[in-house]
Amino acid sequence: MEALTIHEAAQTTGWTPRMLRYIERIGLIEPARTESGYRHYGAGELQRLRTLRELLAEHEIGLGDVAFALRLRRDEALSGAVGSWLEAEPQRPEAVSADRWLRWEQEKHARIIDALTTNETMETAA
Amino acid sequence: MEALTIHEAAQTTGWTPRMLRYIERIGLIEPARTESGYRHYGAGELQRLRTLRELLAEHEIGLGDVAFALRLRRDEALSGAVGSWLEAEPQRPEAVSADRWLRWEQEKHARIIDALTTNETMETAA
DNA sequence: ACAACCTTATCAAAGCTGTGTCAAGGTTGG
DNA sequence: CCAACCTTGACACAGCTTTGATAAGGTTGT
Repeated sequence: MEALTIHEAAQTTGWTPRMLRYIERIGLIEPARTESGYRHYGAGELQRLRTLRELLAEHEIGLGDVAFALRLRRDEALSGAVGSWLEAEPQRPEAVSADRWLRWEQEKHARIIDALTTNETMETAA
Repeated sequence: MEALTIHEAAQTTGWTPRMLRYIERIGLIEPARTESGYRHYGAGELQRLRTLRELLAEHEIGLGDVAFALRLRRDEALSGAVGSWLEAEPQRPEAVSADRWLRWEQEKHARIIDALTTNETMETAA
């Protein structure tokens, strides 16, 4: 037999049945179901449950963190938004002084107006 | 003078001074300091503080999530580990497990296995 | 020199996470 | 048909996160 019940799966992976349901609830591992609704954990899921424990232990992260990483991977808009926010991070605070940034902003403003008034054939791709 | 104190920065960004210190503590925005230790928020930091609020509001995420995303981005080993764990995810539960549990069921009843073995040429179209 | 800021550190309350346990009810195999 | 599983749902509790308030003390500008 290839698929284990939740108690058996718990036993062989070191989790509790309660936690297997929780892990499923947050979207990390969703086992197949029998017709009557029983969870069935296959070899792949058992492996992933074991590696999940290692992952958490070795990197001091929580289930919620992994769930968020999964969400990042699935939600393109989210990962884009977070990514581009983080992108603006490489802080060299000394390098760009505040008033220099202000000046650059004003220049940009001027350039935009210029571009708009002289050349209106632009493909605004969002 | 272009850089704002913590109270001024809080005022113009909609955070509280307390939260600006917290945001710094979790590594998201670390403003420059004066010689005597006062935080100084420049235009760039103010901008990032405002976009941070939008980011949280629009995607229903928390500061801790963004902090984790930052950690992912900085810790190559971590992002590798999480990534490869998630990589093994794309299960199409329907495809495999349905007939698998059926087979398991029938094994238990010691019944017509022939029907399955002769009829196992199923298209796993995904 | 004083008011009005800033700093760090600490206590506290509200809320979320991770986990156990129990209850009411469906499935299953002998 | 009964014991031993399974299901979902709820209550509960420790511990962590998020946020505020407050204290003790340094800096600053007028």
